[in-house]
Amino acid sequence: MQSETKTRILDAAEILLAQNGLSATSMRAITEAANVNLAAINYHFGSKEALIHAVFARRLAPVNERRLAMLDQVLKANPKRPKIRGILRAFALPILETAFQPTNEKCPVQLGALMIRLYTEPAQVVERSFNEQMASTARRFVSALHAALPKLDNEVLYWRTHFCVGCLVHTMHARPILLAVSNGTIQCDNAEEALEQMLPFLEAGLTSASNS
Amino acid sequence: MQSETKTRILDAAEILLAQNGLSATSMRAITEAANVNLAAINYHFGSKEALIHAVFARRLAPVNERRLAMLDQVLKANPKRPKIRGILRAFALPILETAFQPTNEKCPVQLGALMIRLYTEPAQVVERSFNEQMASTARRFVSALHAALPKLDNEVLYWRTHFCVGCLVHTMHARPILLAVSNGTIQCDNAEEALEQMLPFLEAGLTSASNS
DNA sequence: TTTTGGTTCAAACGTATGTTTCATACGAAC
DNA sequence: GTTCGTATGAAACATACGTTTGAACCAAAA
Repeated sequence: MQSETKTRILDAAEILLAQNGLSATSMRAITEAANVNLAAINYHFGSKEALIHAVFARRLAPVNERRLAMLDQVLKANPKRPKIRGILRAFALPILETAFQPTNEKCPVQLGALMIRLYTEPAQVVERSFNEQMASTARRFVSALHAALPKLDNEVLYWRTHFCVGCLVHTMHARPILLAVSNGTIQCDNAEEALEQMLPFLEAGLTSASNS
Repeated sequence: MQSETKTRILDAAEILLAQNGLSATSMRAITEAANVNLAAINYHFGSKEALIHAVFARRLAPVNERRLAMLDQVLKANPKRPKIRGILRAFALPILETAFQPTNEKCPVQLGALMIRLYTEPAQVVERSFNEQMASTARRFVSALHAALPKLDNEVLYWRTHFCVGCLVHTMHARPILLAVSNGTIQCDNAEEALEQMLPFLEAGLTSASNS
């Protein structure tokens, strides 16, 4: 059975890591927020690094499971020429939903911020987390896109996949940015709304002529 | 006259901040790399925070100047209906060029990594740097896009601008990612090449029908 | 009741951080 | 040659960090 202390630490760490970044979040701050003794992190996880790894793993694992399940559906529907929109949706929806879902009732932190850390913090911890969690998933999605866009040059496909990921990552913290830029007129509070804006944009980009 | 010590500190800090992030870079590491006394940072800049601010300002200021100059050219050519491609190019090229240009000969660090820090590190330092440097520039580009895409809904325009920024930010550290994902087959070492891939993608996304 | 194994706790470990101090060195102005 | 403001230097400042320690706790097993 998962000890309650352990999940309390994970919950608190997740919020603080998302808010302040990896190296700027101290173990003392985490244990204080979790109402747990300082030594509990080293006792339950071994080190701060291992805790960070656990925080990411706990969130990314179910996301990638859902992604692959949705991708399977899309591939089953059209094995020869899967629908681009479906592939994009399978990749984006599961993680966008976690990004737009508040971590808990009293703290409106978006999990998107946590994923951004994973994507940009230079620590080796993060690289390891990312590789373990994402590598195989990414590979399957790229090959699905390849099947959906057979006439696209390989290099062009890589670039455009890269652009799609950029849009997605950036959209994971879209809410605060759009709210600020639009002077409060745009309030997006669910993943479907963001998807509705993003998918036509990405599909048009993916299918555009490359020499224009 | 700008003291030589000051620029040596800025050069060293820029590299280390890009490599390790803000809070993970110590003043001792910076002063050591710059061959300067530890107290020099507080003497010349006042604090570590002020130094970080100066590092970003030194790089972003000329970029935004170039951006606005290029945008003026585009608007002058077609005042009523400026070309989308030109607007995107004016926004992306100046910063992509700094991102793909090695900081100096003996350290191949990409400045893109530094900008990523600015975009994602949660410190107030970064927010202040960003707001001071970017706010007015961003506003001018959004209104230019509005003129170029008059029939686009305001909310949709904000979303799509957001996606474009996401692509751009993500492309600023495209080189290492693409190299890894493509197993070394894609080596992009100049901004023009990245632009050639990105601009058709973004323009297609911007002009796509929003309800499809 | 005693013993055990897992858990929590306060305290200290050694190290690293940003900042400050004060003495020294340098060069131009008088 | 002396003076003065700027710049550098070595050392110490107080604080914060991640980790370790060893005693205390406590339910379940013996």
